[in-house]
Amino acid sequence: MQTVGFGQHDHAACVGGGMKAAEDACEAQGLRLTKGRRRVLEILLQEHRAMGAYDILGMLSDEGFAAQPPVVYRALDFLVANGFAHKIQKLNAYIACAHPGDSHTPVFLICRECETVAETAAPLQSTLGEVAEKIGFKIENTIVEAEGMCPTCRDTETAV
Amino acid sequence: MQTVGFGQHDHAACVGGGMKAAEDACEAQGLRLTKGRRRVLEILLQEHRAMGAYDILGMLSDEGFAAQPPVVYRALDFLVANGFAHKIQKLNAYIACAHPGDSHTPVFLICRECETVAETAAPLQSTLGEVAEKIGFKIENTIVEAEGMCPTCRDTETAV
DNA sequence: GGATGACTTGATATAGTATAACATTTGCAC
DNA sequence: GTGCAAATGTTATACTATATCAAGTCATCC
Ligand SMILES: [Zn+2]
Ligand SMILES: [Zn+2]
Ligand SMILES: [Zn+2]
Ligand SMILES: [Zn+2]
Repeated sequence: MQTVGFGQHDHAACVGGGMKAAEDACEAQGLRLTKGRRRVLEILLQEHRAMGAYDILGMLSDEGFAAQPPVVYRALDFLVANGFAHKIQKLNAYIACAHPGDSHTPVFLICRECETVAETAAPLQSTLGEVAEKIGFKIENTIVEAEGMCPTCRDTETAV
Repeated sequence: MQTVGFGQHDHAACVGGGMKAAEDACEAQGLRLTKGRRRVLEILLQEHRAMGAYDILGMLSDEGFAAQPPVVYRALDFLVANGFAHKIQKLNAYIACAHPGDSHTPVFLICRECETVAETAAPLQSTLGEVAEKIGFKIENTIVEAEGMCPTCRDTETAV
């Protein structure tokens, strides 16, 4: 157990579970979880934080992986398109999905101090869809990113 | 009247109203709506669409305005910080606020086909805040961006 | 009026993020 | 094994944003 996100969790299980979920989903849908895609997902799960594409690129490069930007961006496109990872628009960064397998609209809580990101679920989707439908807009995908202060940084701040 | 966003509206009034709201707010809060800031806001209001920083830069340049990237980014930072414009993270673009004066959490409906953006209001903020508070996270600012199909593009698509 | 300090602008350079384009290879269906 | 679609390799380039430091503007205080 170690501290990741805003709390403790069994990180080994969280990495294993994420890989397993991706493998199963690919199997089921006839998708190919190729070497590069797999390695990028492993890195995202292992690090368990929002990472820039070039951060990932650096890690691949250190491992002797062929490492040009398109390699990483293609892998990320695949992972994001299939719900194994999400893009945090606010940070231009990518993070492994915390609820793989479930169909969901993720909500990200982003600490403005330390940039830690926690993924939670949207308690709103239906309402918003109705509002949009009234003006003829069909929502296909919703991004919710909330910026603020995480528990750790709040503690540190008040302590000062 | 002309078609902007997803519907008809009196665009002259909408430009005038936006400038007036900004002027009043600056007056009230002791902010300086300087020449460059004012011109960028005018452009955003006039165009009434999400624009990249370099699109704006190009227009300023055409007018003979001193035109280096920092000029535009500084103006945009000011406008966004004070609620006169918003950044659309999904598009790396900026748009004039459609509800200047009101304190609000904007919700953007972004057409994936034509990239038209409509600003509406969030019917959720309180709920989300409660969820976050339970895990100790203090939300300060929420970004909601919904991607989908606007009425116009839906019509076109079905017509084909 | 001149000194002070906060804020704003000018100008150059550079950092950071992402995609275009095209050749080549791989996996799979027939 | 032929043919096709998907994926990868590789090079180059486009797009977005910030760092830095010098110079100018504006209000305030003495
Ligand atoms: Zn973990
Ligand atoms: Zn997720
Ligand atoms: Zn607004
Ligand atoms: Zn559209």
